[in-house]
Amino acid sequence: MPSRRPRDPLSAGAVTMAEVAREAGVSRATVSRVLSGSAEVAPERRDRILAAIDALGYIPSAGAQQLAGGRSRSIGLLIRDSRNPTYGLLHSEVQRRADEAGLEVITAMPTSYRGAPHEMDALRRLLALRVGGLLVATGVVRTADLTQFAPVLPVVSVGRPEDDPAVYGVSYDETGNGHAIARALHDHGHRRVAVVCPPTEHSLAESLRGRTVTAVLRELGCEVVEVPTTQFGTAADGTDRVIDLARDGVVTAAMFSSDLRMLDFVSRARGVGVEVPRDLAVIGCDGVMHGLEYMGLASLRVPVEEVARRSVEVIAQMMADRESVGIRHETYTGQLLPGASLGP
Amino acid sequence: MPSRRPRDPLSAGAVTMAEVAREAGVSRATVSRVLSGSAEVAPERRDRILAAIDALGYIPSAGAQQLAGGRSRSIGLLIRDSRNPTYGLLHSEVQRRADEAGLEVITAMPTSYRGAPHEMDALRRLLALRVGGLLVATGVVRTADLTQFAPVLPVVSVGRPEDDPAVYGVSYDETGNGHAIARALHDHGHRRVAVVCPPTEHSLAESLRGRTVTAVLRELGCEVVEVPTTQFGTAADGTDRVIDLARDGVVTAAMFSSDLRMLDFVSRARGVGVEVPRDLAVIGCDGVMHGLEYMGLASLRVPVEEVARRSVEVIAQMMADRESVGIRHETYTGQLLPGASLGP
DNA sequence: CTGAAAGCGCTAACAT
DNA sequence: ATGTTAGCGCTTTCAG
Repeated sequence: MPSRRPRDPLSAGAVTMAEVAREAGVSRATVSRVLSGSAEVAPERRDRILAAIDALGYIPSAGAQQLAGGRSRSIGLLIRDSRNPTYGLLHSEVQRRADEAGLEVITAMPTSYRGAPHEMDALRRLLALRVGGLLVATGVVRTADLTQFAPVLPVVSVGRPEDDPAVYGVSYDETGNGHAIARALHDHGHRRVAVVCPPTEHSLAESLRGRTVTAVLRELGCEVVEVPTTQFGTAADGTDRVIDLARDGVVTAAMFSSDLRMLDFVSRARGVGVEVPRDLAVIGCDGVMHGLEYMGLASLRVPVEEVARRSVEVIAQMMADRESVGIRHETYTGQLLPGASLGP
Repeated sequence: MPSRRPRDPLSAGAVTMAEVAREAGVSRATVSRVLSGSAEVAPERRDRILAAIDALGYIPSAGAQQLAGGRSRSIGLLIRDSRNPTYGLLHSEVQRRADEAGLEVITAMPTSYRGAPHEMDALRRLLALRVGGLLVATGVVRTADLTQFAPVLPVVSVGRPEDDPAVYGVSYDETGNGHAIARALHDHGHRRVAVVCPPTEHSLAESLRGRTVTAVLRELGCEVVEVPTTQFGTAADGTDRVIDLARDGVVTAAMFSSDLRMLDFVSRARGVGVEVPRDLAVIGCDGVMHGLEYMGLASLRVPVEEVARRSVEVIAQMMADRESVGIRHETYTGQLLPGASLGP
């Protein structure tokens, strides 16, 4: 017979239900009942138990609860790096809505851009915690990698283009948004435009935006120069290219697939004497960053709050009754934020 | 004898180690050994087990592991609402450093400002998960409420003023930062300054910053008008007050305890014809928000990256060997970001 | 209304 | 090197 394993030094001090039960002079089952409210307990014992819990500072082990009980009230949120204010806001809003719905959120955040495998690791951690639902709000991991989990637990793709019939999607209307941006450029008289956006692998959403704007502008009879971009601050980010295009008069405006890119551009352009909108008109996308209006930078505000609200609503309903929810792909349209940067 | 409880519908489909063992034709212990690498396993069986894991899509239950094994490789991060870019960056940096150190991060985020009790709830969730260490990066929960956990697990107070002898602190040098801000104002010739900051209950750090700046300015012989602030966008946020002070020529400059407040002010001031720095010089604090330089707004960049790096380093060391780390309160000084908003 | 006891999925001795 | 087994802390029947 194995000897009693000594308490692990790290988890030592964690009060158990048994200790609470002893302190209150009842059985563990009764303590459990009080905590879960799953059955009536004599008021007098109830109070004694509650007092013991308080005195001992007892906090039930989520692991043991999950193991014994099964179902989980928590949703896993896989979200990108909150260095980007749009993700910061989304995170915050999801959290708020989940709180309101009485759901716990467990967040996993893959670091910056380290690729899809890294995101899958983060996802696995969430699944290891046996969350009851999954909100995926990163731009990189492919939906194909998610479908395998869809039969096991509710999955909602948040704020990213989604078309897989097995995964519910709540996202931005990139098409509508692209139209709005293209029209704004056209309305301001621009006929030759640079469109700066990253490749698909880097960000599904941004890439789709860029392609939509390009397509619509061309439909409207504009010339479009597509400028691929990768990392910020490197020679490959397209900034120099756009500056050249502006100087040479090849384009009169540039569209950036995110406000961060736009801001990065205007700062560096100013550094070399290229002023917005004097030498080049610009418009970005996201509309979340603070100070856009103050800077006079035009953008398109994506409906983060609405997407967050609806995502939590959907996952909550799925968790309550899986069958009651048919898979859909909802999109929400943003609103143009005009600005002096579009030109006269 | 209780009947076998049917599999819970929600956790159904979660493959167990027993199934993997059966599939591979070995015992559960062997599977466990392969996963943890705690002992040598014959290569041939190893491969069979790995194949089974892959085929079945097995993901170990973190709850069961924690329950059986005891110690945890995960740290709990209690962090404020990432709507504020400074917290967003901090979150992101902590995550990155933890990744590097091979630690998992479990994040709990109390919604916006809902007070200390709400933060304690979030904290309790982290403790329920039996995290091996705690990083507290919120501005509201009092340290007194943390000390009770300090004996049980390593706790580090991050980016918030700390003076409790039982809790390790890694934070910003609010005193040094306050001095730098005050000197910058003084150097630019300002002798009458408004200092806008919230009360202690709202944010320990901001309030301390404001008080330091006030004190130093007075030492330097300046007149200071303290303007208390509460929520953004309400009449009580101090904006109107500062506008009046500027119009009446009572002050020539204003210091804001955070860049968000500063930006909010300059936007609204411009709306009523008060321009920065023409009518009033301003300086903020945090220096993280994008576009500050472009807007010409002066600030003080707090060393978020350094604080994040060091916090993770400390908690990692504490988790490895509790005794090896003596409680200290470290502070890191920021760097002044000059800007046209300080005036000529 | 309450207690006893059987597991949940896993790890870590212990015995081969 | 591998199997056997005793719990980890909790929930949930099943009997009182």
